[in-house]
Amino acid sequence: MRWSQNFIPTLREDPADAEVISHKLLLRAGLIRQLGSGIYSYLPMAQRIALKIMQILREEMNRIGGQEFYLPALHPAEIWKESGRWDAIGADMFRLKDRKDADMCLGMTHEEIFTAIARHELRSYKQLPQVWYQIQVKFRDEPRPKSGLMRLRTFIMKDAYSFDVDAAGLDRSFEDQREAYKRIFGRCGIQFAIVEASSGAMGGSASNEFVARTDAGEDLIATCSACGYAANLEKATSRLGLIKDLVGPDAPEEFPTPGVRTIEDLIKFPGGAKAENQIKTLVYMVTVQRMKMELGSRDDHILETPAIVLLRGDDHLQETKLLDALVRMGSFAIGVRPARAEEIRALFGANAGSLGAVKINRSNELIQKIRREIAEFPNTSDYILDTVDLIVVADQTLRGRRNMTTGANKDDHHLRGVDVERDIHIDRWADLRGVNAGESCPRCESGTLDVYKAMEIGHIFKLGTKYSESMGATVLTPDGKPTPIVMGSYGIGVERIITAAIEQNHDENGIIWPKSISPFDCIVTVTNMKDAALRETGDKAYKDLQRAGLDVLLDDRDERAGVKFKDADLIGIPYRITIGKKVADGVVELFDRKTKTSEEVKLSEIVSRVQSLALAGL
RNA sequence: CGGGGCGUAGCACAGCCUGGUAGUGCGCUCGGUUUGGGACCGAGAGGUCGGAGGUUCGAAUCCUCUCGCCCCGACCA
Repeated sequence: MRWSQNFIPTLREDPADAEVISHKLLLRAGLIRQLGSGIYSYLPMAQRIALKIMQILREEMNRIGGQEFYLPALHPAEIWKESGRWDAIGADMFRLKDRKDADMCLGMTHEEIFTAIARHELRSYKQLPQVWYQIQVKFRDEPRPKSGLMRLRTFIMKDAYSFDVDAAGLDRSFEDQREAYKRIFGRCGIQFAIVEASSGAMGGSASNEFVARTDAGEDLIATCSACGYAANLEKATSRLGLIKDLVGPDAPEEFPTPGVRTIEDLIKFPGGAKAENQIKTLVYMVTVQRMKMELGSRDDHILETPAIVLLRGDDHLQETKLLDALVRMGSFAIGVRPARAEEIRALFGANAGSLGAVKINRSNELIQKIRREIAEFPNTSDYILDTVDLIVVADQTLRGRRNMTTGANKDDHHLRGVDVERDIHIDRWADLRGVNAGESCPRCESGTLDVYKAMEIGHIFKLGTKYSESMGATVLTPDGKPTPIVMGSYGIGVERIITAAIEQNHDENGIIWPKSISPFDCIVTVTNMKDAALRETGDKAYKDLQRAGLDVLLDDRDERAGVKFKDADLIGIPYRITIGKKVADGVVELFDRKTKTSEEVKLSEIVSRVQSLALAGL
């Protein structure tokens, strides 16, 4: 490619809207331009990069037996209604109507569509396993698109789906994908980690998240340097020392605590308690989706129901863990939010600073009172009357604790001497607390946890039979019985790879592309186009390198050398061949973008030299 | 959804408070000098001041509405 005839609109200054480094460099290097919030046009250089990444994705998917499809991005609503996700997903899905006023949507993922093919065409266990994938655009109406290509509303994803006859088969397919992902990110030059992650409210028995460490990331990862344990904070646990409580009274004692509103207040209050001896009582509203699945009829309800969450005073709630715990209870929970002050008031008759879970009894008149009071709320769903159920979920660090202090459900009063298991009816014990950096590793004896920021670049799920059951995708087993296909789902965001590659490979001068995904293998920079000898030498080097099978960019613009060097650094091509004064001696300069070192190479040897460098791994 | 900020030339910004002929730098065009790390001199082109309505003799500037974008938080199966 000749730069003079190509569109590489580099910018000298940082665009005002860009905050993170990859966003700035994507714009400055002439890779992308914004069309709308979370919507970007990919210019020719970016397209070259994307194509290289997609080629790696294809090679590695094909290597594990994957077959490439191309499915529609436009979906009729019916298929999403079948799986229940039309209602479950909400505002994240782009929805539209066709001319006949039928509901449609733009696909945000393709479990339903692939499953629809599987259920029609896969009949026998003999046809399994199957590994199907595509590289295709996805649409998600993100609440907050941000950071250039990091969080988009339309983006390219490689999504793969595995279909197995049983869990053991899924385990093998999952492992294949895991290995493929390791090769893919490795080949793309990304430093990544595999972490335990929440499977989310949509179910699935296991999932691994692939993350790239970068301060621009939105995920927090806890990791142990001693044993390699790594987990998303949504899932991470730690090993805590046991606390020996003193023997308390036979029953809780109420005492006045005027003005005490927070854990901190109660620590300082005379006769109060240390944070680790307090019970923190939080009230959450849980969004529940109820699906009655009867033959020939479906009845979906979305409703909200309150839950009480108990933690140690010095811990904080990890909301995803709460949601996961509620899902494990079989509650069909799809979301949680903190209760509003007026909701808390109505439920407890006390304000947030004075709450406690002692003697919450579902069958007494308190529930009647709650029901009456909730019914008076404006904007409260009618459904709530049928489902008021003050579920109490407690963090397992509270197990066996006694002589604790907590709110008395009366403003300005607390209870001391509370024995958690004796005095509180707890519906569910769960791991709910968020871990903190510096706590002990849950896996090994010696390590402590470090917490760093990272961005999600891939996610693999064991879906199980969620979609095959709801959509009726079954095969016959050897003994002739229908069994739901056991599925897995595996995604990689192409733009996320681009973003992570830049975040991890740049310096003050610009991008430093990993060789494998660089838009060009090398750039030939002619320092002065007015010098015929340099011009001709550059042209010959360009053609020779091309003939050797390399992707070459020839900077033949009528610009000063300094401008060309700056631009070459900015767009991040791994090797620069500078055609300058020493051409008279048959010598050119070979500059390594990453190490910033240069060597003089004889013109006659430049092709073989660049070839060996460009092909030598990362 | 809550909070904050910003829309003026291709890009980055000033002008707005205190209404009176729309500016600066970079980029772009032309001429000249330069030519290895974002050159210099000279001459130019380029703007419905996001949109609509209002106040006023007069609005980029004041008021109302609206659209869009960015950031923080919430949220993100």
